[in-house]
Amino acid sequence: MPRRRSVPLTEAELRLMEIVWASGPATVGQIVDAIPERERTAYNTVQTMMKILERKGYVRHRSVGRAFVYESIVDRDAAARTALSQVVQRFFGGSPRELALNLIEGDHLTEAELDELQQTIARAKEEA
Amino acid sequence: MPRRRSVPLTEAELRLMEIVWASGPATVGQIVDAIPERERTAYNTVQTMMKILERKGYVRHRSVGRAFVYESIVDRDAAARTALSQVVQRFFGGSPRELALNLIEGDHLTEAELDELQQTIARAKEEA
DNA sequence: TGACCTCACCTAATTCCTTCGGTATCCGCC
DNA sequence: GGCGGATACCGAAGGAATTAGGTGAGGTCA
Repeated sequence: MPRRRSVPLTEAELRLMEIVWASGPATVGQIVDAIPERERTAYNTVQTMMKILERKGYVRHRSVGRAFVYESIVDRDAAARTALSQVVQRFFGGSPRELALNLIEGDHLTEAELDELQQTIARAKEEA
Repeated sequence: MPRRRSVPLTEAELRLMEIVWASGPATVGQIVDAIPERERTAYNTVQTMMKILERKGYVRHRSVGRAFVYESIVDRDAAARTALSQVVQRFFGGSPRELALNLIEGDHLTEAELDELQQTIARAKEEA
């Protein structure tokens, strides 16, 4: 039996999305140019990936002259939310609270950051 | 060129790990029995997956009689941390603080949960 | 002893991911 | 008009993920 198509972004897909998010609508050529030289892959590779990203619903394209201009239709925040809720679902029983507690108790944050969080929480409560 | 072997747990792999985490050391037969009936796969499928999990370093096995008893060598918390830090790395610039802020400001939490977090933070600060 | 069960091993089928090469087309320029 | 560069399209190679069938060894028990 086949495996399901992965909705979340894979590593290589994310690298390209970061470029599109940062630079706005871009042709394949422009995207290739924007890839740091050490990790640059062939034009055709990027072309294929962009086609996959389109199939997955992350970008769309329109023709401008002879080239395709690819444009993000899922913004970075939304992708981050999706990835995060995956982890919450998978490891924290679907409860963002569990994750937040883990984050705070897990020694991931400095005292200054904890202060900042307290202020943020206070603000969030006012808005509620 | 090939893709790298994925260190993180895939969906199907996680389902099996959850069983091993919950039940402790178990044979393939015991693991199969522990899978809820709706999502149960063939014995051989589970066997293959356990072999992969072993190759990935999540479990090890020892022979007991004729059977292999598989045992987790990465506990659930560690796997959660790995998955979470992946997301932090990928989407929150490597900063757990960014994630925490997003979580609080993103309307994911109820007022009661915010209260609870504040108390937890206060406690965390005392311990620091 | 022979039917049957459990188990490990090997192999395969299907799909996806990542990477490109080959090819045809279109454009501008000599 | 022919050449070179940029582009899109087609297809494929090689590995990973997921599912499972076939086979044979070992044990149980009537």
